Amino acid sequence: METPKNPTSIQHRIREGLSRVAMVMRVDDWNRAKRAGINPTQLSILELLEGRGDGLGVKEIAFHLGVSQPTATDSIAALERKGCVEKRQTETDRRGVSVAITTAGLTALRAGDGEESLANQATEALAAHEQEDLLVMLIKMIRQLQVNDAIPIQRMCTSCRFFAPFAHADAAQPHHCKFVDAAFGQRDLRIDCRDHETADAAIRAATWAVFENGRD
Amino acid sequence: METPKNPTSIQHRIREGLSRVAMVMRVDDWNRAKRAGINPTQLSILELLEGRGDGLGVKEIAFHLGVSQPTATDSIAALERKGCVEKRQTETDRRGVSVAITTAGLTALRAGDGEESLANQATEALAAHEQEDLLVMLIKMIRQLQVNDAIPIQRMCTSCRFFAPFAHADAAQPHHCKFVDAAFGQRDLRIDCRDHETADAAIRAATWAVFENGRD
DNA sequence: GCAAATAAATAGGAATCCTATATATATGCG
DNA sequence: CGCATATATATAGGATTCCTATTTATTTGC
Repeated sequence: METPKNPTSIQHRIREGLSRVAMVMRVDDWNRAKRAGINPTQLSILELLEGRGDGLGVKEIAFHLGVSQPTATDSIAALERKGCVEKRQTETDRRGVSVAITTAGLTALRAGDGEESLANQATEALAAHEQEDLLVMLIKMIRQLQVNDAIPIQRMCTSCRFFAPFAHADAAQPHHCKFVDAAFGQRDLRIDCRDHETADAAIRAATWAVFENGRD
Repeated sequence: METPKNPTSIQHRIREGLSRVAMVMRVDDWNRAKRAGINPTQLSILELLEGRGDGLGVKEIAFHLGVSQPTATDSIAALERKGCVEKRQTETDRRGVSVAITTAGLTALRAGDGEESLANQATEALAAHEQEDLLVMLIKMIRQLQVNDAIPIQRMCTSCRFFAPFAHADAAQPHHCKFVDAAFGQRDLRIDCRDHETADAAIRAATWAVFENGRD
């Protein structure tokens, strides 16, 4: 039941809360970017490209960032001027380019981190089990957005062909990663694993069904 | 235990997840703003001013938005040109101004909503009890940021003088709002209540202690 | 009464970000 | 084959955001 005045849905209030957290993350991004000598948007691109040696197309980058394609072109050009990325012509399609991070780009990215971020301060207000729950909820939310085609497939365990959810009886480390051939726990689930390899749609659906139902 | 390769902290991965969600919220904001005939930053300002009849100063607005004061001046001027806000001179301090939303501003704000947002789609991937947990976690995170002076006090129940946490035995509606004199549940906690009145620091601390420990 | 602090505006400039359009290449189909 | 359509990216043009540094007006403190 709602209090009589000012009624809102819980979805609305969650959105308000997320938006406050997003705001401090933007401040974090400015600080990190400043240390790296670039801008927040450019930093996002470098983060996206890190660990993707083969590079990404301009359109893909735009979709990942949630901006228009010309905006992505802009920022890629700015990064190129600074020597942080390089564009290669695609072999198969001569219209396309493949944007990849350079050594200089990786150095800039490294220069960015360090210093306690505000987002970390916020997360530290949560108990360990809450952090774990939050991570799992975020994975569920992100997966929903993927299913709805609102965002591209991320490099999360749940869409990876190496992921075997709840493969072990051990409650602390129920999952198995076939890439490293090791058991791991809920709190170790990856959002952006560079060893990720997207599984086929059918496999993804099956994996998700097991993951979602959990261990019971 | 981490998988051997690519080790990261759970804080880091939560940040990655939040940043993905923040990205789709930015897309939502563009869509809403476009419907309202303004820009995302301007929309944030209107949302901030809604329900604050007395208005806010330029510096306060900048702090709430996490931008510099001249940037806030810029966007306020843009809103003023469109007739969405008006500046009044402060009575007590003739240096200061008080920015308040106008009827036209409220109309624009209303024009913005409608349409299912991507953020809502994401939230709907969660079960009702998960949504409630998420809301409470966000409150804890935001409160931590306030305590650290990273963001201003929000209009959350937990800092409100009308809020009496866990005042009732009823597990479904343990809290009490002295403003409307009614019981309400965890899932009804407000992030941005327009009836909020900030309690004294000592009261806030006591209220928080009760809220945080929960019903046990 | 005057120095220091504060609120907001201004100056100057880079970068983001949009829509609309142009260019080059690929693909599909009769 | 040849042409229409689709796709990948770049360009054009323009509004706005966003920064740092500085200026202006006012208040506060000693």
